[in-house]
Parts: sequence; structure tokens; C-alpha cells
Amino acid sequence: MPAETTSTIPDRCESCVIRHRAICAALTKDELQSMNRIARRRFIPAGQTISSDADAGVAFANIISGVVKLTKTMADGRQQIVGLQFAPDFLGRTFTDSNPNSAEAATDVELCSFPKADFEAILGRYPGLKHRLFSYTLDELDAARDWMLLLGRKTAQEKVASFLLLMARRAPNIGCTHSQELNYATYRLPLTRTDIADYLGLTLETVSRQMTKLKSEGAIELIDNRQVVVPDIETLEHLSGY
Amino acid sequence: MPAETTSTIPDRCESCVIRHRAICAALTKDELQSMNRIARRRFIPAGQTISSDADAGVAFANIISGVVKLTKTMADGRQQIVGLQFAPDFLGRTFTDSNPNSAEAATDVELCSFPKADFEAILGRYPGLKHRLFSYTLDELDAARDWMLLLGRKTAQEKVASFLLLMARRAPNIGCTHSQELNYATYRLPLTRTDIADYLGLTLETVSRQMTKLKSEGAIELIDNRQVVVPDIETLEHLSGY
DNA sequence: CGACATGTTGAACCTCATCAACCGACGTGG
DNA sequence: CCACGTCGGTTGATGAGGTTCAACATGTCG
Repeated sequence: MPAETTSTIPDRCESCVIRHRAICAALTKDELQSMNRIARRRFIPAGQTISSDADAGVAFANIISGVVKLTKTMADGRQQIVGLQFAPDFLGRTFTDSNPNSAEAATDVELCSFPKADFEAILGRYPGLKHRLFSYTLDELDAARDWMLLLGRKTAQEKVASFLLLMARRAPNIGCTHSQELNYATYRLPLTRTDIADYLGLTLETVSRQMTKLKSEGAIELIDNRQVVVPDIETLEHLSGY
Repeated sequence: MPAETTSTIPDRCESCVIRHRAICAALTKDELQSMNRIARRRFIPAGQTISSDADAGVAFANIISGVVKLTKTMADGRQQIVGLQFAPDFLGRTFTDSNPNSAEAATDVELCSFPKADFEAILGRYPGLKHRLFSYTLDELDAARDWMLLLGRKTAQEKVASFLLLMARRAPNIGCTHSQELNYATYRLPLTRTDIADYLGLTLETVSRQMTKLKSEGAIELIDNRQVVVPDIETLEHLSGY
């Protein structure tokens, strides 16, 4: 497992791959300078914890590449993934010191991170940036509530289908093979079966069984454990409970 | 079932019971005037829909009294409550026309509502108000993620205990009997068994059984179907999975 | 009074969790 | 180089926790 590394960004927020998709898109060229000054690039290897409830609120970050999972763990070890974040999502709970989740790199992750205090100062200076973050938070809230319906009311089959569908939709953000046609998709799963189970409120065995079931029903093809082909997205939509 | 009624507020946002607890607390006396001009008081009887995904985004509102449930429904009728809101919570999804949830009055509800366009205009003028709404949204996101852990990983017993605990904590906001001592609470449930089930991702039968179980174990007392006594909150916390 | 809504309780069933065996890939150390 | 342990994944057997279906109780309203 490679070690975590940190480095300053030479001078080019401007040429950053997520410049126009991350919250930075709300900033002008000039304003971007102040971000550039506080930004540090960090590489986090898969499996490593980015921040836990203990050391919460030390930093915020944009995800440049990779997938981050937000998890909650109960005293006896039961775990639930409460959020999955892809590039160019924003990471961190603003305006509080207590972070109720812990963030972990599901794949290798590149971050553009900011010290907490500096970033909040910039937020105060640029209302456009703050608005964009607000808007992003509202989207996260919508997503969380969608997932509540899944966790509370969907069957194992529907849960797994919903997950594969979500991945198909976000495939372009995983940085893997894209979905070209509207009704077809192929991608690499960024999560292990255990992680998928923790995301869906199931056991890994049930996830495994449902995947093979979906495969045998022709709803998906599995090149290997990770590589998924969705030949007909509508079929999968149907199986996911719409 | 009494009909819904609407009326303008004479002139006194200032003397409003939630003046200092709702998002309005972010406004000065003068600024409050502009809110006063667009505010309309609405009374919604229990069971009535406030807004559905169809007519979404027509208005926003503060809850003056009562309890509102945000629900999602699947094509076959399966339902999940994705949010419960009490006075002085804010109601409505800002910055989009599509509202993915429908809001329904769980009890009789008094609202202070604002036309969408007017309210968003005011938000643009008063950054403090917008900040407060942002902060409230972050709290909602935290709550949603807590609930994801419950829905995905907790047992029926833990779910019901968690719910009763949540109600005990929010009892002062239900406007019913309060919890005076730190470790004791009594309140009226604002939801039917069906609603509780839809909130917890269970069936109403399971909710009923778990309530009688908790009662027989001495964790709660039931005066009638609605009136709950929690003699020892710590015990209930323990049963809820912490 | 009957009709209806809300809630409780019982019995049977089923989905999913649990426990366990097994497989292939990978890395490491003797 | 092979033996070994580990990790991620699949598959099978078994059973418990919740759902489903149904009957019944209680309270309210016309």
C-alpha cells in the first residue's frame, strides 16, 4: 500500500481538471488565486481513512479523482455507508466542529484540500462560492433521502439493481469506462462486495447472490468481479423499482 | 376534517412565537418587515397534503406548530417517511423547481408560508438569512444520515427505541407535555402506528409488537395508544443501539 | 346502531442473515 | 520454488427476524 503524500499545487487551479465542475466553478480567474494559495494536493491510497469523527473538521477538500465513502459505525461493529462521493464532489462538514461521519478512500483518491479556517474565511468572502456549496448540499440531501427509501422499503434485488444503476449513471465520474449510448453502460465497480453491502444495508453474501441472479437473468454481464456491463439500462431500472 | 384556511398575518412577525427560533432569527427588526409583507398564515388539518412532487415549489413555509412528514412513495404503494419536521423548522426545497418529496400534515399544522419567488428574492438580499437556511440544511443532512444507519442496520427493537428516543428529545417542539427532568420524559406521539412504521422501514404490526415488548420490559409506559412515558431515558438509549 | 379507522394479537410463511466450506489470486518468507 | 496466510468472492444449509394474512378489540362519527 503506497503511503499518503502531500504537495502544494504549483500555481494552476486554473488548469485543474475539475476547475469547471467543482465548487470552484463559482469563482472568477482572480478569485481562484485565493483558493490556489490555500490548496494542497493529497494522495490517499485505497482503504485509508481520510477523516474520522475524532479528528473532524481539520480540513475540507475537493475530490479530484477516486471514490470516497462516508461511513457510520455502531459500537458492535455494524456499519453503514451514508454517502458515496465522486469527483468533483466536495468533502467536509462546514460550520461545525463535530463531524458525525468518517470518510474513507474506497479507491485511490486524489484530493485538493483546504485548511478549515482558511476555507471558511474564503466562503465568507465569496457569496457565489457559498451558494454553490449550499446548492451542492441540497443535492446531497435529496440523494440521502432517495437512499432512505431504498434502505427502508426495497428488496435485496431492488437494492442491488438500484446500486448498479447508480453506478451506471455516475460511471463517467468514476473515471473508468464510460457509458456511450443512452441505454447501455459498462464500468468498473469502485467498491468491494463488503462495501456494497454496507451501502445497501445487506450482507455481502446477499449482494453476491443477487449479482449472480441478475447475471443469470440477463440484466447484467460480469466480465470479472468488478467489471460490469449493463446491456439495457431500462431493464435494470425496472428491476430497481423505478 | 376542518377545511384548510389561509390568512395574512396582521403585522406581527415580531410577536410571532417562533420569531427567535425559526430562520427569521437571522433578521433584524427592520429586515423582518419584508418577510412580514410576503408571509401568509395557513392552517392545515391533519392528514392533508401540503405539497406533492406535482405542484412542487409553489411555496416555502415555517412551521409554527404541528408536525409535518416528508414522504416518498413507490409505484406499488410502498412508502417511506424521509423526514419529520417540527416547529420551528423550515419547509421547502430551495433553488429547484422539482421537489422529490411530498409533504403531509401528520398533525394539525400552522404554517407561515411565502411565495417561492418572493422568498428567494429575500434570500438574495439577506445573506444572514441564507446562511441560517444553509446551516439548517446541513443539520437536516446529518439527521438524514443518522436515519440511514437506523434503516440499514438496526433491528426492529432498536428502531422503535430510537424513534421513541427521538420523540422524547423533540417533545418540547411537539407542543405536548415536556420532559422536565434530564432522564425522564412524557409526551404524546404525533404519529399513527402506520406512520411510525413508514418512518422506520417496518410494518405497523411489527411496530405495535415492539411497543408492547418495550412496555412489558419496563422501558416505557403507555397511558393510551399515544401517550408515552419514558421513566429512564438512559435505558431507552441503551436499547436503541446508542 | 352500523361503518370505519386505529391498534393489538396470533399463526404461517418467506426473505435475508448467519455460519461454514471452498475457490482463485496475491504476497511473503523459509 | 513452494507452503502458507490473507483477501475478496461464491455457494450451500439452516434458521431467525419480520412480513403477511386474518381475526378481533376499541373508539368515534353519522
